[in-house]
Amino acid sequence: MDRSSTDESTTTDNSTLNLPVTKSPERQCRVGSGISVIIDAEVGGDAESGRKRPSSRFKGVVPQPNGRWGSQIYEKHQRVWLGTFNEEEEAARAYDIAVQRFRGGDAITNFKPLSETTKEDEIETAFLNAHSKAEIVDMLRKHTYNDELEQSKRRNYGGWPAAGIFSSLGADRTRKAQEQLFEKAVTPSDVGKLNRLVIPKQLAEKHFPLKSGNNSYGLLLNFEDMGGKVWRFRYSYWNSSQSYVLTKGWSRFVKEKGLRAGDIVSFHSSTGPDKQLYIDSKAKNGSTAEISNRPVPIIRLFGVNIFEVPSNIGTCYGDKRLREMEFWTILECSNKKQRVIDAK
DNA sequence: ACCTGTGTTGAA
DNA sequence: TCAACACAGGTG
Repeated sequence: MDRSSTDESTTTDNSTLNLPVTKSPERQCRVGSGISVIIDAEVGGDAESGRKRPSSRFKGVVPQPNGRWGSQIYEKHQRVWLGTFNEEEEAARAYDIAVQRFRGGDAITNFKPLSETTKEDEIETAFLNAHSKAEIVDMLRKHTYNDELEQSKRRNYGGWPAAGIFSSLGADRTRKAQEQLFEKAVTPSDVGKLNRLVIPKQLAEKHFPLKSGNNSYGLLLNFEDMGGKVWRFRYSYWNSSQSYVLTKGWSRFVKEKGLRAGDIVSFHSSTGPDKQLYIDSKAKNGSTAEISNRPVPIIRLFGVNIFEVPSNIGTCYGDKRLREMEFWTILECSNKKQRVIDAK
């Protein structure tokens, strides 16, 4: 019960300390320059001379007996464990992330202090603040922080004009600038049982050129939708009807998006060198959201449960009062099941 | 048998 | 607050 003080109310109190700018981010930031050579000692690092306490040069990092590195941060007289890592720097980064979530942007870090000047850092700061401390800690312990961050970037800044929360800031393009290639209002047959979308010839040849003339019987194209989901369609030219079509995979898209005749599908491409393709859909005279909110029997995931945490709650606590449950407690519970992921 | 993360303590 | 040290329990 004593853990109840770990809630989020402490976001601004850091300012009371108001550390004058004495912070010296340089203190331990040398890693890149000279020192990094000797870190070869890895798992089983006791090969040197029996058991040595390396005593990390990074804040918040503690050596583990097996040569790995633990990361921890303190709050309210209590240690918050941030996980164990193979590399000392990984552990240090974990601490950095945690300390910036716990104590704000001007906390002392091992590496970069996440400046507000960089767009990337701005985004990461927003990401940090959008998650509870416990969630961040959970990500660190599971080594999923970077993935989650990237995922979030894709969702919010993927370049979809209407998707980014921050689009009003004109701050998009962070990730990948993209341009619209073309749109098409789907015909009844495009959304029927034919499992194909006809792409007007001129648009097809302009934007999706088929290599080596025509003979290629299909080219698999990947398109990412607004949710970050990747759709793979077979793209080919039908001599019989002299038309370019998306076939295999198309009906699934129609079904999941609830596309109806008259709706608009639009194709986009990143302007970068990678030429990532994107697809979006919107209702005839409505928004994207309207489509996905239609009473279409939603996505079947074959029983796979995407949300791990709730499932773990159930596992650990049965049906006991979940509402009062503190996330820290949940953390303790779930970690024990997730350690498996760490193996590397 | 091995490893992680906690208990604990003294120093900063 | 912090890290060193020791080790109880969990994990494979």
